[in-house]
Amino acid sequence: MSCHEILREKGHRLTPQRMLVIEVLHEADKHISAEELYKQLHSRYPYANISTVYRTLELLKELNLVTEADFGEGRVRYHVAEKGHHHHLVCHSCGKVIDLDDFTLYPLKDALLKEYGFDADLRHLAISGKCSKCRKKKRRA
Amino acid sequence: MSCHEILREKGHRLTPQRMLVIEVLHEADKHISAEELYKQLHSRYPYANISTVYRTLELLKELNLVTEADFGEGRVRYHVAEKGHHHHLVCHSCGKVIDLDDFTLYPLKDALLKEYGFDADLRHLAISGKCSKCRKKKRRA
DNA sequence: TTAAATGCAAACGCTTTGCAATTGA
DNA sequence: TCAATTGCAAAGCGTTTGCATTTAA
Repeated sequence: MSCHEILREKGHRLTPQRMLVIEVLHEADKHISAEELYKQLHSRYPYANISTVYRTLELLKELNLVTEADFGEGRVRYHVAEKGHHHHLVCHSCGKVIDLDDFTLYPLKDALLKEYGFDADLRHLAISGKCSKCRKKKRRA
Repeated sequence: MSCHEILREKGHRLTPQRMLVIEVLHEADKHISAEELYKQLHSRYPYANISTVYRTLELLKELNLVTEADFGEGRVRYHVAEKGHHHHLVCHSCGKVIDLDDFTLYPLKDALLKEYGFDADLRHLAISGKCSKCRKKKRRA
């Protein structure tokens, strides 16, 4: 079922603004911040309004159509839920974001459940550190 | 070597304000936000100033005397580096914060290095999810 | 004595809000 | 038609900044 259908099904209106927010979200190759989304929206629809962007993102989040990711930038990034790619390695030297597959995290998820009874939600996980390139750079210096 | 000694050694002045920030940080049993710290400071030293708190925290961070932790609250929390307890499980239901020992994270750190060449800095790691109590609550409901 | 640090007020960036005007169903 | 949604402007929050004043060394 498409975002549009889900929106209507839950009794929400399918406004042009909402359709555009959804469109930009789907086009975004990477995680996008509210303000970045707003800028893109504004370029094709100059009447676009930042409040509406935030309100739409909030709604899509409630409907589990988008998920948030926190890369420690002091702002949150969004992407459409169905796209996957939920884990990230963020290099604190060059800012590079590496996608991390589920597989690597299974053992941790298991361990947390067994040892702490904690059901970890790893969908938004971002781990900071240093990427291989920057590690080499530092060694040389 | 104490915070005070390190500060002086690196050529920084040991002002009463800095001493108080360090004192509050040491007394804080849990991770404390800049504003919480400011409030406590203000109660014993009414001339305390929030800019000075931020500047002092920034300095202590540079000197590796305090570390930051991001619990996804939209603000950062601080604690003295020597105290340890760097990993956290944050329950998104009840807000409980569980300390997590290094041990559980070793396999992950290894895997990231081997598979991605990524040197993960797990000192600030906070994993959100659901604690055992809240898991039980939900099952009953 | 003097560079470093403080206090203040103002600005910052991101996000949320109240409210009147508009609009999808 | 009319509740839901928008646009606007203003305020919110946590944080940072410029600058004159004060102070540790």
